[in-house]
Amino acid sequence: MNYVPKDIEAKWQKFWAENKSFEPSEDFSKTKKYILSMFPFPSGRLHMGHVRNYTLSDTFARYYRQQGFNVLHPIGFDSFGMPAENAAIKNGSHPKTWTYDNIDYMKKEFASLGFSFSKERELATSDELYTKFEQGFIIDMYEKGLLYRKKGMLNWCPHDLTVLANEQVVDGCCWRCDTPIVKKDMNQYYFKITQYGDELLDDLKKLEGGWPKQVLTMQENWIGKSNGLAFDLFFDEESKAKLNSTFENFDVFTTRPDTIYGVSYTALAPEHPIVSYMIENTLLSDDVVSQVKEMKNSSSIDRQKEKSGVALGLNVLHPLTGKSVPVWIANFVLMDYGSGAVMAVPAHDDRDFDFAKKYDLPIHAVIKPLEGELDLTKAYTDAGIMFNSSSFDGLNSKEAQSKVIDYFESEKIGQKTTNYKLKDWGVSRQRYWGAPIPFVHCDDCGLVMEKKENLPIALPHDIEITGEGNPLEKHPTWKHCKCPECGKDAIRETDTMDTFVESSWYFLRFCASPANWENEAFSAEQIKYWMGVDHYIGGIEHAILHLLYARFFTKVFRDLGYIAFDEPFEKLLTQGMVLKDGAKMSKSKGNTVDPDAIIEKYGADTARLFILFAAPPTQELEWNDSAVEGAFRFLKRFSDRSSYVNKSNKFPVIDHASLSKEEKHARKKVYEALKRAQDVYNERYTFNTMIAGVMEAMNALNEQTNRDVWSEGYWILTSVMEPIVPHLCWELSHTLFGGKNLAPQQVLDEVFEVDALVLGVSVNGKNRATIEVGVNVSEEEIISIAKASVEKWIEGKEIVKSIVIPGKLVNLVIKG
RNA sequence: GCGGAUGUGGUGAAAUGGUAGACACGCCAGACUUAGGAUCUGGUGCCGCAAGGUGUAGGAGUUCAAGUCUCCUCAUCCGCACCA
Repeated sequence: MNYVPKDIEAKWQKFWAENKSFEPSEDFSKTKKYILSMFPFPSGRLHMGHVRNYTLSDTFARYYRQQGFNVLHPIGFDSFGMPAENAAIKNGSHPKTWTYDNIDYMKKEFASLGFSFSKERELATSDELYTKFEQGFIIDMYEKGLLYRKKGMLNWCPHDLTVLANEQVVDGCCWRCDTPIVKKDMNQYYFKITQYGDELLDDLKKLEGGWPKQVLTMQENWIGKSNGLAFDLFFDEESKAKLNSTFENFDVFTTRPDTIYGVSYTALAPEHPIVSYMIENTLLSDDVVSQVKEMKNSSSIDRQKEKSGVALGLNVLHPLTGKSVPVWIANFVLMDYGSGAVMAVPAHDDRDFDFAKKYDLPIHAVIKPLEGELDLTKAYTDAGIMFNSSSFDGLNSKEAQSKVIDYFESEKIGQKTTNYKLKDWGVSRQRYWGAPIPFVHCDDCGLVMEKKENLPIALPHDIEITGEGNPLEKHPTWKHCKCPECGKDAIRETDTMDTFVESSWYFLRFCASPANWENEAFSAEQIKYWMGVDHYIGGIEHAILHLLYARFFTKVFRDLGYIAFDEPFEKLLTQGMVLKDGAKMSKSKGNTVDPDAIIEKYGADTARLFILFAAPPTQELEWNDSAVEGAFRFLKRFSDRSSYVNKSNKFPVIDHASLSKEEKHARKKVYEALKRAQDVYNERYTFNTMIAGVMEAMNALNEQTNRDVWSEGYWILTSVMEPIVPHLCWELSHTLFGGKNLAPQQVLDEVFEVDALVLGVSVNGKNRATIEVGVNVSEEEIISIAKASVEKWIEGKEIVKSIVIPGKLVNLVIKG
């Protein structure tokens, strides 16, 4: 058969489209698999990373379909977001037009790659229907107290002119445009993700085994739970007077209560309310004020370069000794962690030590190593024996931590406290191309929810996008509305939601039956059947952002009563990047390979085969043009050799005993490939080795000429390869076997029965010879044959031990 | 600094404690040509004419047997990072 991928691929793509071959069944009595790949942003064209992602999920989906499962393999587009607006600014297109044109193009690309997505469940998150349901959920969350509005210091990107979540600030810069972010005081909406901090952390345990360890660790670190002691430090009388008695004390948090007797100063963040008060009431010298301002204004990167600070001229009393402790401002104290104030123990904390050295503050050591002397030239941060610590002297510092906390609690001067690095998720954005936040500002009623029957609050089409300010804010009429409560004139919220809100629940939406698509987001019954996602496949770059938010939404939806499980994604496969010349493919580096060009030249099957063959999915994949050629040549050969196959709709019956050695070997290789495939889908996901197995089987088939063996080989191999190279395999399978072989295949044990075994013979673990022995040969005989084969190495030596590993090798242990 | 991972031919990689380098790319040699995107045959870790030696970042250990398990060192990549 002459292999012309273009013809074959067009033929089967048409067939699949016309026959709706990939729609999941609504029969919930069947066993299901939900295979999901992270949906794309419609940037315009697919890149190789997409091709890898969707080839992986498609391979899973096709495999499980072949195995008789009811498979949901949906696709959508994460279609709100800044690039649409940036394109509008750049070339005057409307964000909606730009977005949906891109979606149309990318859908064609998906089809040309033969991806078996459900078409009836396709969605774009910018669809008004999606917005409608999302706004409904937002209202539910507000009613539950999980969404709130407050004024706060926010990450502001001066380039994109919008607020960013903490998760979207990378190295102090905007995750999209790399502009250094600045802090801005604004009214914003927040999701109370911190309320779920403990559960998000604890439930990571449920994901062990199913999720990559790396992702679990990253989430754990991001949540950043730490236990310790919180207590108040009280000002002395003089300091109180200085502060006009406005403040009596401030709160500090420590994870090292065992070092409490080593406190020699305390430090406040430059943004601390006490500092602000002192500046406002001119209680600080101009010099100090300018130093504080400098600390506040320097970017987070600059702030990390060198520690700096200034004394406030205030003192607090040590909670246990009553001694006077000076209060400083220090640039390394963060306002948004703990209480924005710390107790400093320079003897046992690196930062406190550096700061104390710089400003010549006292250093009181209170913990010494279990062995050896205390080195006073640096901070001793390990556990040890406490001293100079009153009644705690002599205790192991690690064990004493809870004792110190108990003491503070019994004296009612402090309490055990848990702190998190995780912050509430700021979700409002001052942009046009997002889902409007469904609230109204009323002079009389305050912040009012929109009524659910008025949803969706859709975006206006007639806007002007200039790149400055929020287009919704500037729209002449859109924001003017009536208060849903009192009916008076009111102003609609012009902020839109972070696009990560849409991707936090899209996997639930896919469970909705097309029959009720318009009426409900999803039903409990549908969710119960389809969730959780059996295989979720996507890039590691979403390890924190999307995967944490999606987990959070799942827990919230559970508490709202919509669903009844805790975690959305059972198995997560994070694919490696696609590289060219050792670097990530990117337009700026000019090292991209256009998927369309590869399909045009070799066909989709070759692209899919290469991508799965070149490396295991979790590893980086180096693009290699000649290896792509190699993949193409294999498919060509696979197609050509099908001429040795007898066309039949029945599985060939073969008398194994009558076969030649080569024929038996070929059968064995075919069934090894089948076994390996089953292993790969269930456990290992190493499609590269599975393909290698098929190639080995092909090489073995080629060593013999028995048409029945060829026929059986193709019956099995086209079935095994169908998930990877679907077009060619459907063509072969339907031409040769009437499509009957695209079904579960049985491993025939008879082909693994052999009359002779090839064993390696090693002497002291070193391989020396190979012997062939009959299956029924006794261990003693094997050893004697083995000895004869390695005469040269054992001559004159004493054999102290002989080990026979059945079917594998013989190891002779010699002495002398 | 903390955490996670990785380290095997010229290259991508394989090896579930049991014959290291499967499978493929590349390269070398040959065959066949109706000169094709060819195809087919053989070879290809390193040193050596060979016998043989040697080899999985380096070092130690466990084991009859280690790329694989344990410990240490080094290198690279990724994530977090003044988190009190």
